[in-house]
Amino acid sequence: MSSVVKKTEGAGAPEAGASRQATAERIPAAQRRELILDAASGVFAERGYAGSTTDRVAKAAGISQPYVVRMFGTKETLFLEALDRAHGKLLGRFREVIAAYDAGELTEQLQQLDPAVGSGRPEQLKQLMAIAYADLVEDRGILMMLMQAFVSGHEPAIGARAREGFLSIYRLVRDEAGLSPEAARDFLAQGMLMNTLIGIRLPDLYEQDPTADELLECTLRSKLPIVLKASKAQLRAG
Amino acid sequence: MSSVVKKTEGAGAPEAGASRQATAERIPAAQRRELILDAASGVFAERGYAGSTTDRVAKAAGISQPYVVRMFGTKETLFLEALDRAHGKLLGRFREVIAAYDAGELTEQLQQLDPAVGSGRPEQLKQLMAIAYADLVEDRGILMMLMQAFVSGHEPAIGARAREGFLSIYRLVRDEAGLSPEAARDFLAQGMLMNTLIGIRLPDLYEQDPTADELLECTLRSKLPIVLKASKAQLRAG
DNA sequence: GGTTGTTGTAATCGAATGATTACTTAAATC
DNA sequence: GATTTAAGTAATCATTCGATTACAACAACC
Repeated sequence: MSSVVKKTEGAGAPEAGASRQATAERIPAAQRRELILDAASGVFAERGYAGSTTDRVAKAAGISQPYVVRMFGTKETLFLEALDRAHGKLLGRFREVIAAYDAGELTEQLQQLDPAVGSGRPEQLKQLMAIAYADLVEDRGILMMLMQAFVSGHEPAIGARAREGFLSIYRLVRDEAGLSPEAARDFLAQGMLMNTLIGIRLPDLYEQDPTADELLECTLRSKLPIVLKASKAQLRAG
Repeated sequence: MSSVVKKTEGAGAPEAGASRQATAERIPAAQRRELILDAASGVFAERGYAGSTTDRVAKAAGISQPYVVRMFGTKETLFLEALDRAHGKLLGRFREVIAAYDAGELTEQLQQLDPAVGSGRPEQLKQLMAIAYADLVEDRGILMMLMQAFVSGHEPAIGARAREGFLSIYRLVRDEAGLSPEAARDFLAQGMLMNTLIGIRLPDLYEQDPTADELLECTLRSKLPIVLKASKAQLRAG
């Protein structure tokens, strides 16, 4: 009864120089999940929720579009999982910094800080977390993934998660790092400015526009080389 | 030859209680343009470029979708014009504040400032412009329109305009208001934080989450009532 | 060696969407 | 009052996209 149609694609050379094989290598679903989330983070970070397609994520992950959908159910849950992951990485990174500081493991980094920074724990942690934040630009998409969620407040599920995520970051900075509300606010504000500069790809104008140079140097300070390197890498990746 | 099909929709009651007439009132194209841009600002501000449809803009403007497209050519040019308008309104508002300050017309507002603010022109202008910035939340969509552009760096035309727009704001704050690069950076950072809080609709959680209350009060200060009022109005409008 | 579960794809479907075409109707002009 | 111009819509088209279905192939197990 069933129509027997064997695949037989190209009896001669099944794999003649094509970089992408017709069917992806078989790996456990749990691993594939992580690869898809990696790909989704990059795509969503760049194009936002509405601007991204499951097919683009699939292509970036090297698999077919139906597999992406079946693994996550809907595009929305895929976005939410990628968002949770970005959020978790950020919180995790901050907690690492705090733990390392409290364990006295950051003495050499402390000496590289601007001497104008006070010697109190909150002041020093604020600086150290700012550096850690800039480092996250390298891990493609974490910061922009959050940023994209921040402008998606109109999507009920995404908006709710974005609100809760933002508040949890504020709480960490205030309660675990011990910053005052005002210091925490200033810390977040600098972070949002950094996100914005990256969002508009201002690093692409570096050394082409004096105003851009000044703003970038003033905002990023010692973190500028890291960000510039990440931006150039992103340019090459297209 | 032509098939004669008269419109004749409902020979009895052509307009029986429907709030939207079948065909819009005829007004000059220049006026219609402004109405469409108003509608587009609201729609794009809420849903971003990719998440908005020309049909939604048309509905918000009370006309048909083809008219929107014919008036602006493409969705992209419509977005760019709405963006330019938002950008121009922001620059214009800042310049008004600066001009009024230099003309000595803001003495009563100056006395309401936090006494901790210095008495220099840059310090005072910084505060006054921050208040003006918060006022713009009322004019539905200006700030979020800009914010949406800031996360659309990957769209070539929009990204370019967003970069140029952001730099022109920075230049105004630095050159016309006279802020130092660091002060200008801090001013912009506070603005980006405000945008973010509005983007995630944090005001909707006011008096429902103590953390949200603290962050909102700490960030917005005297501007909080204005923002809360605007948010509630937006909630009602859906 | 057959059975069963897991990993993956091709084909396709229906809805949404930006854009186009052809038309209608009200107003201005001669 | 006929003609022309401006303002606006209905209908529709070609794509795109998220999701579904049905199937293929490899691996593990009995």
